[in-house]
Parts: sequence; structure tokens; C-alpha cells
Amino acid sequence: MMNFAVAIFCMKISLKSLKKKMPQEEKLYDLAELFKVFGDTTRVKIISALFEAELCVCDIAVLLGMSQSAISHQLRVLRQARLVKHRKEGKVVFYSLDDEHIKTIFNQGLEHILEPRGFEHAVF
Amino acid sequence: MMNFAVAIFCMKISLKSLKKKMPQEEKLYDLAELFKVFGDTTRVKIISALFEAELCVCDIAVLLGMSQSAISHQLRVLRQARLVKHRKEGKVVFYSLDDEHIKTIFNQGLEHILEPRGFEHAVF
DNA sequence: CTAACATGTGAATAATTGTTCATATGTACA
DNA sequence: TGTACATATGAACAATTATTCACATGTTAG
Repeated sequence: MMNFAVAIFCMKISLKSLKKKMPQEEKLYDLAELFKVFGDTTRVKIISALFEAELCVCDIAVLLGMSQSAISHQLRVLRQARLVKHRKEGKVVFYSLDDEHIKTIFNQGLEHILEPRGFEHAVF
Repeated sequence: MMNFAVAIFCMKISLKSLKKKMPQEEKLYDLAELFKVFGDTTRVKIISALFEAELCVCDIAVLLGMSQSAISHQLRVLRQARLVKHRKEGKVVFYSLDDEHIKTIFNQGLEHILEPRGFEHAVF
């Protein structure tokens, strides 16, 4: 009975210290917000296209076979998350990737999905 | 007039070759699905906790102050995306991170949000 | 100035996603 | 075998998010 109580006590302590080690709540929230931006097929396609070249809105729209409006809305999301930067040339706005983290995140993600599955994940 | 037509012709060609360079549509879809999994505060918190230690469902629930059911649902999502693996010990199920990509993705994401903002992003 | 074009954006709708509640499954132990 | 506990899951509801449509803004060329 005493051991049980002690165990509970210790668990509480260790969960508390674990919580301290974790990044602040706010940072984790921002991190989720960042990944949410990566978590949409249209935006992933845009990012993937910008890996290869700087592109204007209308080219991206043609490339993905989507409306200019839809692309523009998504580019705003990407801009706000600082995943892309833009450069205006006359009436045309060119977009490109903002920094190296994006490439790393994207490539690590690709590696993860291309990784062969272990037995514990097999469906049979 | 001719130059214009040639320019259009070239643009079509280059967009076409750009499309060829991009990963297959299906891979980009899977990639977005993967990032979607990272794109939720609860799941990010779970991942962050598992960075530090292997944990059982009830510990995670206590740690995050959420219901066992909510955590279990989210762990299933993480399992299906192969972000976590699990190990059963009696009636307790312990979860831990599955591979290194996850740590890299998580850390690159953190670096991105902690990065100081350039002028072009200033609000002013 | 006006017409034509590229892009941005608010509002509405459609689609997706997270949490809760109730309950099921499976294990341990008396 | 029955009770207690840990975890999983289906269905419903609530919340969030993407796309479309209509229109606004801003730029270039005539």
C-alpha cells in the first residue's frame, strides 16, 4: 500500500519534470500551425514546384490546373508562414522558397514516406 | 507577334518539363497527409513528450490534461502515419517515436519558427 | 484616361478534422 | 468467474479549413 502511494508520487514528479523539459505550450502551438501549412496537397504541390524554379501566380495555376484565385489564397497562407517570399515585377508577382528549413522538412518528409515498412506496420 | 507566340510555346514547354521534375502526384499527396499529422497541437504535444521518454496512454492523458479517449484517437493517427510505435506490457501500452526523420522534421520546424524575421516580413 | 491583364481578398459553401460520449476489447487479479 | 482497470473505437457534434465566386486593387500599354 505504501509502495503504491510512493509509485504514484514518483510518477507525478516525473511527469512534472517531463513537462518542464518540453518546449513552451505556445511554441508547440506555433509548430503545429507551421505543419498545418505543409499539410495540404495544393500547398505541397506549390512548394514542390518552387523547389525547381521561381514562378509567378499564373504559371503555378496552369501547372497545377487550378484557378488563379485558389492559388493566390494558398500563396497567402505560405507567405504568412514565411515559407515563400515574393518579388514583384510589373504586374507579375514571382514566388520562391524562403529558406533552407523548408527544403529539409520537405525532404525528410519524403524520405519518411518512401521508407520501407517494418513488420509491425504490415497490413496483410 | 511571332516572338509572343514563341514565348508562349517556350513557356508551355518549360512548365511541362518542370512538371516532369516534380515528384509524382501520389507522393505529394502522401507527403501532405504526413504533414497533416504533424499539423495538430495535441499531436505535436504528444510527439514532443515522446522526444523525452516512452510513455503510456494514461500518462500522456495526464500530462496534457486531456481525456484518455482523445489521446487514444490521436495516437492511432500517429501510429497510422508510422510516427510512433507501441509496445504492450500487460494492459498498458507504451508509445515511443518511430524513427529519426520525425526528430529532424520536428527540429527543423522549431528552428523555422524561432528564426528571426527579415524586413520583408515586417508588419509596419 | 481607358482597356486589358495579373493578382489579392471577403463571403459563402463544401469538405475535412478533432473531441466527446458511450461502449467494446482485452488483461490482471481476487 | 467476476470486477477493476487500460486502451480502443464508432457515431455525433463542433470546429476548422479549402475552394469558388464576385469583385477590388494595381500595373501596363494604347
